[in-house]
Amino acid sequence: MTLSAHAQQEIPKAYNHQDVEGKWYRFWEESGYFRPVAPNGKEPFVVILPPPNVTGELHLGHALTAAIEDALVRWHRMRGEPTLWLPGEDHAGIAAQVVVEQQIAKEERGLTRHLLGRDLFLQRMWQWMGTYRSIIAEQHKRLGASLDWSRERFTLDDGPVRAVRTTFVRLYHRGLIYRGERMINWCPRCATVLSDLEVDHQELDSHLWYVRYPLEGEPERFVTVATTRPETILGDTAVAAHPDDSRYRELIGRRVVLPIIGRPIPIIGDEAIDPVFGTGALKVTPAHDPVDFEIAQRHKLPAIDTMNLDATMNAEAGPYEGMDRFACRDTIVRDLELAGLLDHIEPYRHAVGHCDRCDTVVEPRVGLQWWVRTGPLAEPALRVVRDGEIRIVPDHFARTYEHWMENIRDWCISRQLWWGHRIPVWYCADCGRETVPPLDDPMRDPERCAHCGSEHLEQDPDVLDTWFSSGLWPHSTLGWPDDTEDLRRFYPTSVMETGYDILFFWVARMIMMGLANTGQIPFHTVYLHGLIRDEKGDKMSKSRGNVISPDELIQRYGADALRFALLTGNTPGNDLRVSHGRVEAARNFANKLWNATRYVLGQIDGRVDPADAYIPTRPLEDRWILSRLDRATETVNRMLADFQLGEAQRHLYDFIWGEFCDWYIELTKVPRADGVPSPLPVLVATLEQILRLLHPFMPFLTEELWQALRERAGLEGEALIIAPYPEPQPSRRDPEGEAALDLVTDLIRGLRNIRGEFRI
RNA sequence: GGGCGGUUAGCUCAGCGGUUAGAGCGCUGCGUUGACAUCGCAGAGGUCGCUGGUUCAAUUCCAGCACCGCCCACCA
Repeated sequence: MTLSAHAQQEIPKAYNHQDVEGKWYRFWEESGYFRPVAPNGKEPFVVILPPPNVTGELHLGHALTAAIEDALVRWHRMRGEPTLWLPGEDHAGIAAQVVVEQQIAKEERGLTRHLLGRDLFLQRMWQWMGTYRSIIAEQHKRLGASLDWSRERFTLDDGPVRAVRTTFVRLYHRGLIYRGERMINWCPRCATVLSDLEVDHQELDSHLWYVRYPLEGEPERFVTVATTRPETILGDTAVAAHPDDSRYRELIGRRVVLPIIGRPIPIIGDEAIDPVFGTGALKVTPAHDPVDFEIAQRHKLPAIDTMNLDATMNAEAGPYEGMDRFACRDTIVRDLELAGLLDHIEPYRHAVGHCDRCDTVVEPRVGLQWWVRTGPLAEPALRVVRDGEIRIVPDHFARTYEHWMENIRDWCISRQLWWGHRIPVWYCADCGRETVPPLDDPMRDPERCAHCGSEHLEQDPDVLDTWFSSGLWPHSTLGWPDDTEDLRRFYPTSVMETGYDILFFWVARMIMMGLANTGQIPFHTVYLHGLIRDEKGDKMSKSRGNVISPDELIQRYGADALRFALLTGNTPGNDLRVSHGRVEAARNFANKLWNATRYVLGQIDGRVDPADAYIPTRPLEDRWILSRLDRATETVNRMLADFQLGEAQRHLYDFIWGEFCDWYIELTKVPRADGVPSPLPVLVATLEQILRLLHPFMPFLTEELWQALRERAGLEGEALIIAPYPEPQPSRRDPEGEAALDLVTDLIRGLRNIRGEFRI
């Protein structure tokens, strides 16, 4: 008989649970709701689910997160610890806004958010968000995630909004948030600034153009510069060389004439110039290059912005006004050549920044934006990891973390978007200065300018980087800035489990912000899992068309099979290839256990007391399986304590299939002599314990089988989800028995071998 | 330019200072009497990337090298 559709696919019925205070709780179906068990003296085990973006449905990465976290949570819950696994969703600023912008453009050709207006557009965003929020919750329930849905949070809920406002106001008044004009990463397509982390550097084959700048007053003499961006010539305000460079020393202080537009610009000396690169002379474009911007600051050079926000050339570009930056590049190169000012061209490969959201080439430009001063926040965040107060699994990521934290740069947090936390800053129409709400009441919108008293205030139109609110997640979800019972009881949390790809984006920020706001670490352990790939090792993506959805796999093989497959052979920090074959193997294992249970159920004829398994007169095979069971119990607990979920699973798999099914069940079929006790209590005791051991990994199947076994054999307990997790008991260990039976199995295998060879 | 990871059976991956190095899939042969063909039994298949070093003992620890991959990075 094969596994029923029921066990494979359906969500089991709800179960009731009475806690030690006598309160009843329901969980699974209907609400998917499970509250922490009442206090029993044990430390709470707390996991905050990384909130999925409300941009779409869950993918296999989310399923992996759920499988790992649910296994940990169930294990701790069964050990009698009060557990909290808190769900939530992220508004996902730019990612979500882009999706909805595309949506409205599709519905009505050419409709943009600007045509719709801020309020109407945000209404659409909330609509979208509501839809996906419930889809995401539904998918988690289908995966068997035992989350506490009564505590579900969304990053734009009132609580998190208050946490964000409070954090911004406090950091502002501490001088750790400031507005400044600096070099920024601008995405011309998304029309917003990006943080350094959101820029993806890609190596591209390009050219190095060598351009001659005639000396002022000596049109026959040139300074030749090498550039990868000829279109920025229009914004040059100097040419620089190393002050010790003998080729240029005598020219410093003189001027060259900018080709095409004929503007004279100075030749300056600056230590930052590498004499061996190119010609040793650098064109300085302060408005469109980070290095040039710094040089310009040192030499008080003007910055000329030659581009519009959509990366077309502006009026400063003279004849090129209105041209796209890349079209302008081609045109300028041709014009330089015609003017005889193009010395030569070399092929050149270099890294160019791209928007990690839309892959557009990022334009470095000067902009007035809001920043977090990260230095003072990074120092304690570095210390807690170095001191081991926060453990990172696998530990080699601690070094990656430290390296990043040591070289951290200020974090640009303003975004020119509408979907997100609005920046709580008001500008005065009269004096032009900024007003931020007071420390003692961060939620109050200021009515008058803090500097001149004017009532003509306008709030900053921008919103905050999504990761700003994500960085507060472990404490904002528990009620901070209020001093709540949840915060006291569940913070710091136990484990933050997420993908290594967001170590800097998210984990690092949570540690900095958690320490800054609460003075405490946000979690004790960081568990980083790898990325999901397809069977060829490629990243799954819609454009590649190689995406396998969790729903599809659940439908076909069952949620337990998917969960088991995701943890099999997976170790922290390593990527995982997922294929149908992998899930099929897990499904076969589920089926094996289903059938073994069916056999045991068939042997039961009335009440069975599992305690009878441990009477002293047991024959060898009984003592063997009980000893092996205890060994497996010890191993699985040890592996789980060390976050080796895949290994724990593998030991269970080997024990269940290779020892319980292949050997023990078969041995019990051999008729026993008179006076030898029946194997039935051993079968029941072993199976019952197997189900408990496996429950964190395969919750649906084990619960269903356990309920059937309980009913048939008249066992104690109400539901497996709250049954005690097995602990090893040295008294059950029987090394001599194990060794003796190993001899027997070797003998049998030898006989079968001989029989096979002689075809008996 | 820095940093990190990988290299183990045909494929995908576990593992490990100490008996004959494992799993899944694939492969070969046999098998339909009531747990299970989504299965059973038997089996083939690996000089654990290369070169040194530490050790009684190295696939495992250390160093160097070679490929492969990833992350970080303001040489135009």
